[in-house]
Amino acid sequence: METFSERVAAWVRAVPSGRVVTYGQLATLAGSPGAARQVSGVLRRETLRDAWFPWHRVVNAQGGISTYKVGEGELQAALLAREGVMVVDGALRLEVYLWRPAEDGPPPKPNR
DNA sequence: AGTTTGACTTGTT
DNA sequence: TAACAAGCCAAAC
Repeated sequence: METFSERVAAWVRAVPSGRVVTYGQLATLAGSPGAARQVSGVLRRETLRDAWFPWHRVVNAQGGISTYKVGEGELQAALLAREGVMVVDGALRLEVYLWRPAEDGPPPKPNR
């Protein structure tokens, strides 16, 4: 059985450059609505395992940067800017950048 | 095996 | 609009 963490990681890797997803959205996609907090743990672990893991494409439900360290927030904003995502005052417009899996490409795990 | 912990979310003040 | 509180659930201890 595939773990929650693995499913979350797969979905994050599926997010196209220039788009973002929220913690809660990932939890739901991975099959556990409400496990948004746990998603952060997955990002931390995956980032250690894979330096190129696109953790920066994950933001909170308000479109804000939620990194646990102040300095990391700056990094995330910079990485997003490099992909064309404009971050203003630590936040971005979800109505512009939020990725909706169905409209763009097949999910890594065609749910169900 | 029970407890603690969060890079979250949502509702209430 | 901003601050606070409670709920949430998989992982790590």
